Order: sequence, then structure tokens, then C-alpha cells
Amino acid sequence: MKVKNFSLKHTIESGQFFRFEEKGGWYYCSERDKNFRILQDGSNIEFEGTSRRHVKKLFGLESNYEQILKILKKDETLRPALEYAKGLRIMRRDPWETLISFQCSVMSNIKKIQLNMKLLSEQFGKGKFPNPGEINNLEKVKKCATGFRAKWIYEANKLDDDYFKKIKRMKYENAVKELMKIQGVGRKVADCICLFSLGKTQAFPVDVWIARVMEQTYGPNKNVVEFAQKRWGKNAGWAQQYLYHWSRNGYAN
DNA sequence: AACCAGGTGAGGC
DNA sequence: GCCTCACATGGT
Repeated sequence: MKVKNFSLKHTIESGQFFRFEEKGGWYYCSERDKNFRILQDGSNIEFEGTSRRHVKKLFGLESNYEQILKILKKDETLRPALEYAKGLRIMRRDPWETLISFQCSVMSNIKKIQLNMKLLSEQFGKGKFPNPGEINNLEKVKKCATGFRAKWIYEANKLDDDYFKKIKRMKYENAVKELMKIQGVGRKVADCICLFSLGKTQAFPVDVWIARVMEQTYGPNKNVVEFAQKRWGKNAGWAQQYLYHWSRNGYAN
């Protein structure tokens, strides 16, 4: 499959996706019930184990990349981040798995989130990630190195896929409000779910890295989310992901 | 071997 | 509402 303005590496390795392993250029990926592998060679993408449609949707290849980047580039302060991670896309992940991923992210790190997700799929999923309703044993959730997050995950198991379809139809502000009713979902996690799985690209998740890089590049703000959404509007989430990835990997250069 | 990690919830004002 | 604090566990 031919692609333009796409970096598989930056997209997969920028902290929006957790179940993958890189071996010999191939990324062995898992998302919900799918296990597949994918490789990029310049403008060519190869994949096995899933459909072209799924790949295009999951990796944000259906987004209007040129348009969004053209607008963001007008912000000169943002340019180093945009330059660093050319081709980085916002993914469109499975909302249920995204919820569990970011419940796990609380007071954690990407390595450990990856471990949690791997253990959860092994404990409950039989080679795939468990469906809502299948994470039905609190003690087993604790065995997945989830710590104090175990009870949140166990509670979230009462949701179903229809719940996420309903949230997806809501406008952004209401979706955030609803998601925050779930245990272990505060503003930041709700914004991650909105951005990485519901296509709500104005969401601007603020973690310690974003707080730091925003202060260093744009100065102190009493409400960073509001500042970002005023500055970048519906593209705020894209700005966030470039800033996050850049601040963690490319900032020193 | 302390110290930290893509924050959240509960309690107090 | 805003402030403080505890929080399980693996990685460094």
C-alpha cells in the first residue's frame, strides 16, 4: 500500500499505542481482537494479518494531514516539534482498550503500561485483548501488575461497546464529562480517550511532559488546556502529540 | 537503594 | 472550587 506523509515509527512509538514489538523492521502489533504485523519502506507499507481498511483507520491515514499541518505550521514556536516528527499521525484506536491503557497510565510509565496490557491480554484474552465483561476477576487483574489501578479496571469491565458508541456521538465537552464518571478517569485520561480513540482532535491531554514543554515554550499559564484550545482549536490534539513526542525524544536537538 | 513514573480520588477548607 | 496527600509496582 502506498502512503504519503506518514511515519509508522513516530506514530507507533509516540505513546498513543502500547501493544507492539519491533523486530527486523516489522512491528508486531495487537489491537483489541487483531494481531498483525506491519512494515514501512519509504512510501510503501506492507502488512499481514489485518485488512487495508483497518490499517488506514487505526494509523490515522484517513485524516486530512496536509491541511492540519499547513495550519499548525503557521505557529512558528511549534515548528521544531513538527519538523522532528514528520508523518506522525493521531491514531484511531479501539475505545475500550484505550480506556484500560490510560487507566494503567496513571502514575506510571510507558514501559509499565506495555507490561500491564500484555499481562491483561494473557490473563483474560487468550491471544487477544479481553472484551468488556471478560475482565471479571479482581485478583487476576492484580496479578497483571496493575497495583492500585486494579479496582478501576475491574469496575470499568461493567461497560460495553455500546457505551463507547454513545460517547462517540456526543460533542467533546459532554464526552469528557461522561468519561470522567468512570473510576480512574480524570480530565487527562478522558482527553486521551477522546483524542486517541474517538476522533475528538480538540482534546489536549496535559501530563507532566506537556505541562513542562508548554511552560518552556509558551510561558506559564493558569489553564494550559484552555490556552491550547484557543490557540489551535480542533487541531489542539495534534499539536499536543507533536509536543509530547518532541519533548521526550527530540528536544535536546 | 532511593526515587520516579502520560494522575486520580478523598478529605479538608 | 483549590490544596494536600496516599497510592502499588516495576524500572533505573
